Amino acid sequence: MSDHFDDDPLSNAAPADAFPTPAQRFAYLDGLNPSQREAVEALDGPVLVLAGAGTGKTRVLTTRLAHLLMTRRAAAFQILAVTFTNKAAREMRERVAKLVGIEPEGWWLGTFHALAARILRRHAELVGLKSNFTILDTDDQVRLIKQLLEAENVDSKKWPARQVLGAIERWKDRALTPDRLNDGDGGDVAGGRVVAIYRAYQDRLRTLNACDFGDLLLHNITVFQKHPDVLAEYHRKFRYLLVDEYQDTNVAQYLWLRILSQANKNICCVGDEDQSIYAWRGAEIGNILRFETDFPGAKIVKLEQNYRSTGHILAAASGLIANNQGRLGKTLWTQADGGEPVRVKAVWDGEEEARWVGDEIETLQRKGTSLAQIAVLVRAGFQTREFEERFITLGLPYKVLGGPRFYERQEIRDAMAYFRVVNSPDDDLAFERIVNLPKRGVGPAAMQTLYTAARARGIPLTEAGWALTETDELKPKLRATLRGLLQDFFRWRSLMETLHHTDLARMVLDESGYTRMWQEDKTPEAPGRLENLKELVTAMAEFENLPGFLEHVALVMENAEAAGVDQVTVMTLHGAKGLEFDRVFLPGWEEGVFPNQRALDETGIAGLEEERRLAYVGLTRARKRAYVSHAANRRLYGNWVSALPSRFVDELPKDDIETEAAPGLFSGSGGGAGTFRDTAGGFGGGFGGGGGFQFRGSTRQAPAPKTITLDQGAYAVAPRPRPNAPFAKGERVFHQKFGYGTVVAVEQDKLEIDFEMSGTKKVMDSFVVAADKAG
DNA sequence: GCGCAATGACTCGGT
DNA sequence: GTCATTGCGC
Repeated sequence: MSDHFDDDPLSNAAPADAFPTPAQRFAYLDGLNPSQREAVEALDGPVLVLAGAGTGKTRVLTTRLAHLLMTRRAAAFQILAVTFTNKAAREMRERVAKLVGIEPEGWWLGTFHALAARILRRHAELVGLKSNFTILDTDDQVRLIKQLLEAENVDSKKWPARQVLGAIERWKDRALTPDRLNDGDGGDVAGGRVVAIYRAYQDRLRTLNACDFGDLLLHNITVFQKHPDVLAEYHRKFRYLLVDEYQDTNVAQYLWLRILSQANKNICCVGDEDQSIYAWRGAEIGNILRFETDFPGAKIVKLEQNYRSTGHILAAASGLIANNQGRLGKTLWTQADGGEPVRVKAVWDGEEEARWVGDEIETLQRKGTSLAQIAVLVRAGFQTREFEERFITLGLPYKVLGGPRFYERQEIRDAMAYFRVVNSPDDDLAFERIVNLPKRGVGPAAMQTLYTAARARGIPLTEAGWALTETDELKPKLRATLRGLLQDFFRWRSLMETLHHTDLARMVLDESGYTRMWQEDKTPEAPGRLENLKELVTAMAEFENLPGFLEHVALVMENAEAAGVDQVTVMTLHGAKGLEFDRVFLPGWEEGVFPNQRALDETGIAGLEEERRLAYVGLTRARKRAYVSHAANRRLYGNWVSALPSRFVDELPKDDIETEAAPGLFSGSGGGAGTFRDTAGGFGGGFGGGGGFQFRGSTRQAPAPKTITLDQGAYAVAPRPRPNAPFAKGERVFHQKFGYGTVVAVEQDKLEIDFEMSGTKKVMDSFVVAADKAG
């Protein structure tokens, strides 16, 4: 890691003035439209680029960066370029490198958190941390809060740690440190003691030499505010700031940007208020709406020419979003044709909806559309299920994005905890996690003794552990175990200098007994976990050393994407932001589902507008066609519920949609809304104030009129009992439709099988038999 | 210290 | 309906 900025050769040197070259010289400017070009060339002073969906935002961002470099307005290390996700940062890095021809060295391009961490490591002592501080993951945070709740005697049933943590994080988003709060703030969360818990939490973090994600930003701000000399250093350094997705910034991020830009004022923010969908996570749409006030003299550039979608899609999306109040207002237009109108389909229930989507996709596939160009975008995670099941019966290759992530898996977190203790014996949270994993007989009682000893003297747990091996507070056997473990850690730590970190990692996992624990585990997941551990060690090889790897994992918790396979993408609308597909299916457009009832209940109009922006994001993902659907009946949490079409359906301009209803159903829009009810004679009255939902008596099955399809033969009607499963990875199996194949992955009752004749598919295990039992 | 039953929750989720 | 977490009993 060569980012000490003292290494930057020209940190304080003035860059050569932009040489007066005819603009034509910069070939990368050629393909830009006038407003894009304006956004690229407005280099000085505050600039807000309002980039509508599909208007070439990334291109503008990357070209602007390239332009700064090529005109010598700034060297790479004098530009601060901020994104929200690592993916966005990577993309920007690659595209600029392409434009400029080389990978610019020593530049500061990354996520808010990565950049803030980099800065904080240099000044940690100014906020009472050491420069090797740990960055906590969510798991650590929750465990810490749990401990504090217990200490405060808060009913953990009534106030789950997650919720308390949520409250604290929202405060941090708004840059509200405990000293800026009053004891009464936070209402009755945690029995009215949230602020006290927050304070205790911050104290614990400091003694643990740790910080959470919010702290990275807040500590930066504190450093800047209290140490003008440090701030001046960064003011000299960063001549130009560039910010992506500005509509998603929270107050802390805004303050951070404002402080850093206040000397040079060269800050360019790119965003789209119509795509602000993260208020629940602390984003302040007000930041972008207020830009001109916050940064006086700001230049505003609107990018309004859309290069992605057809006229109908754009018109439908624009008509919808026009119902929102808080907007700066952009008018997207396109040179493309109208294309096909948005399809709006009314169906009887969720099952039929999934069947319809599946059929449409198969039709598209037959006509030559690549499955990779098709997406199903749902409001909430649980909605993916019906589609998965349908696609599995159809044998349609698909992937669900947004599942549990690699670094969030239990075994990976455990292994990481071992590495963390090796790297820093003071990491109590990591130590706690693995002292008794595998079981070593160090139970709660022993831990209590450890805690007491540690707290009494204000020392880390490992140190307290050493002390306890000298006394007889613990039983001899326990004492020996503890000493053994601590000696192991000491030995591993001493090998950090000499042994390659991947070898060390392997050694730690083996010698600690952690690997053996899973080898001896008989549950079906165990082999997969061992596999993951191997993958983890392999992944470490790419990093210079152990600390480098730990930093990476703390800041880059992402999923690897399986590329190159032709499959349908199923994911949430939130996950789809920034992506595009030829064909986009938008199911579940029903009151209560979308807009989501809870969003409506909890945040009223603001919530509704955010839901509408989400719908806007969904529609604008489509290049060629969007398919909206809504069901009259839906099974939610085990109950059948009848639903009204989403108000968003009615907000789509009639000229840009094509409405169709399944046989037996009235058309979805216009007079349709009321007619969905009572088809099966249930009582249609509202229930429990729940928006669009009405519970239908005690029906346990879907109300009657539905078409039974026979295309799945006996399977659909009579699912077989679970056979001799579980199947193991590598096992050879037989499937009625797809023939012989090898199991490549097992996920509960779903198998991923590489079929000899028909490629890799996901299949329910009940459809498969072991190859030797087939025929 | 482990395993099962009862009990809730149940929108979105990066760093 | 399903998952996860908790608490109790062996």
